[in-house]
Amino acid sequence: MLNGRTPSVKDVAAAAGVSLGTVSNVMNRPAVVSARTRERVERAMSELGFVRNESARQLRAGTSRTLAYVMLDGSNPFFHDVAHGIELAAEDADLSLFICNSNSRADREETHLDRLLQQRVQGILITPVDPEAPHLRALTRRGVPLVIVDRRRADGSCCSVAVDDVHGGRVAVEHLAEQGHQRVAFIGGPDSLGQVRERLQGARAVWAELGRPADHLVYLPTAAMTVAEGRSAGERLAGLPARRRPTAAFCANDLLALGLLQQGIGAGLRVPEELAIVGFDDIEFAAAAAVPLTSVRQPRQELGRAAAQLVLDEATNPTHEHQQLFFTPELVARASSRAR
Amino acid sequence: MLNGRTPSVKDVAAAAGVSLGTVSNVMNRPAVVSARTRERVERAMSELGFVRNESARQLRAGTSRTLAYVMLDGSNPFFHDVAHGIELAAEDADLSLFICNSNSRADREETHLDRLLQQRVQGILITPVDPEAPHLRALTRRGVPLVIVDRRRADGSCCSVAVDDVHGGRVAVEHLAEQGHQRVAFIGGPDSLGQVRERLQGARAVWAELGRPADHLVYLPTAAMTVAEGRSAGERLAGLPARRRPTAAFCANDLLALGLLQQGIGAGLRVPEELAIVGFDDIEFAAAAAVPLTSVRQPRQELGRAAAQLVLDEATNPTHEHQQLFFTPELVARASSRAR
DNA sequence: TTGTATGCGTTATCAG
DNA sequence: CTGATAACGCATACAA
Repeated sequence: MLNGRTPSVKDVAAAAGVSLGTVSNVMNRPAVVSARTRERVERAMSELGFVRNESARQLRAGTSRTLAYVMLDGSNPFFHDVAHGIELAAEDADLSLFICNSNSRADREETHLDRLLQQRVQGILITPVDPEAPHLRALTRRGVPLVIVDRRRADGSCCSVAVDDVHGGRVAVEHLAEQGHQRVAFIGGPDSLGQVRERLQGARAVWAELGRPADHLVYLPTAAMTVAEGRSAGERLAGLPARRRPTAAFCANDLLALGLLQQGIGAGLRVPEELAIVGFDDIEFAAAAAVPLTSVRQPRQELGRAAAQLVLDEATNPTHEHQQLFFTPELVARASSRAR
Repeated sequence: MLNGRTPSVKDVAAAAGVSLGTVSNVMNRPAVVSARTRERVERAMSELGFVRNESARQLRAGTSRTLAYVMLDGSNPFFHDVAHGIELAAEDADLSLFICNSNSRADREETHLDRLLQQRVQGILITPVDPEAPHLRALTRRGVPLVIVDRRRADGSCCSVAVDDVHGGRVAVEHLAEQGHQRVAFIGGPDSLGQVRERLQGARAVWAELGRPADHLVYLPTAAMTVAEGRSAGERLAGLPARRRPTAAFCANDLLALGLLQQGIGAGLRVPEELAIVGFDDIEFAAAAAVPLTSVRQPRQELGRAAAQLVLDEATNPTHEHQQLFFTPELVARASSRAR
């Protein structure tokens, strides 16, 4: 009767000598079925190797048991830590997590979102290429629970979870100033990224408050937030005339900082004596660098956890209201910037 | 008629003034429907914002459009690169990829596999905690297409894709010997990992062939393949009496090597002059290290791609036969080991 | 407490 | 080329 097919509730019912509805009850409302029957059904299930068909369940129940996270850059460990936080929350809610990677490409992002819509995921978490993209707004219009992670939308038209980047910029530069640096470089870009702008803004603000001359905070723009760009920024930094050359650099993320560190050490610079470095994110590799990297720590897992909770609220709570959550990042001082 | 519901084929059919079957044809066999009708249907779709319900499709078609990869350790970028390779292949086949992370825990792995079975994924790729685990063998028994990635099963009872670890061990140690090192440490563990054993085996074989005394190749076992364990191995290394202390270390993966590098530099050692280091995997951070890391390169994306192709073959080709694919890793020499 | 019947949205078959 | 209809496997309302 089962010729090669994977067993269905019907087969289980037949094997256990009960009706199909009873089998379903065993799975979904175990309290309502007698212990003896339940046991018989369960034995039949395991004997047949029954595995419930999630598609059928979902079609009938009208609700899926999966969340999705579309991450921006799979080569940056930061996003994997965020994803891990989401997964922990998903697990608690007994949900599966679909992880996609847009690789910073809007078209890939759109393709992924399309598929996720087809899967009827319960909610979507995303670190978008562009928080204002029309295909994102379309999601909200469709009523798909959506949370933007590590970015935000100016108009608050959906939930988001991020850190206070301005504050992050402040503490980084404040720390470098405290260490006695008179000239500091800010490395990051492209400045179409809100984060880059805000971190720079915080840096400049605190620099001004400390009464330092504005042109002693040098902005070295990069084309991306990668190790390679960090190296290239390091070369530009080295090319500056000695008297105007910053003795410290604040990088908009850790990959840049790692690249800068590598370039500097390769060029024979002593870190932090000749070049102090502060990164941002505090990915694991920051602490593992040859000279452990000072970094502005984002609560990576917490970010993910909180985002997942927001999306679940939006998915289940009819009185849900959009929230913009902010975490306050804090400086983790390590050898790459410590007292000279 | 649509009160809040997400539109179905039926709604599209009504809106376009055609029958439901025609709408289905537009999606699945566009050639069979007239251009005019097709256009009308497509307009109706986009006006209503129709998105096909994948659960229903799957239930009816009996076949899902997703693959899954269960990775061993989300904190090791190596596995993300493998995942990326899988995703590229999945994309080519117009499939979605479910990524899970067992975090080296057998129970998490089993939970994930369970869920994937419920989803009726087309095939499962996995870097397992234990390739021989019964819950894995159960998959094969159920007829679920399965490919083991970066590990293998001795009996060839399923497909696998890996590199020749013995060869990897050979080239690493051969390289260090060529650089003039008389004493070399092998760092890795636990030795329950087949990879660790095989890399060590290759190392020992070539060492013997070169006529070096066996006890000049020192095995420093670790409890895991992490940065922290690399650091701790470095401390043990430093603790050896100077005359017996190896001047070079071959680490069973790059995380260990990075930890060792950090510990060594922190302790004031010059790399490679006083301590040469070779890693394994060649993750991106290897090249980005302060002293760029020599490493035995695994074709990470290729591994993933090939695995995906195998699983697809098993899923679709009735005459499929299990294959054990082997890639030959090659040494990428960088500053951490270069001529002194 | 258990059984029966219905429908979820889609695809495929087959008769117009 | 189009349209009606029967599954797919499960969950639920309702009947027994």
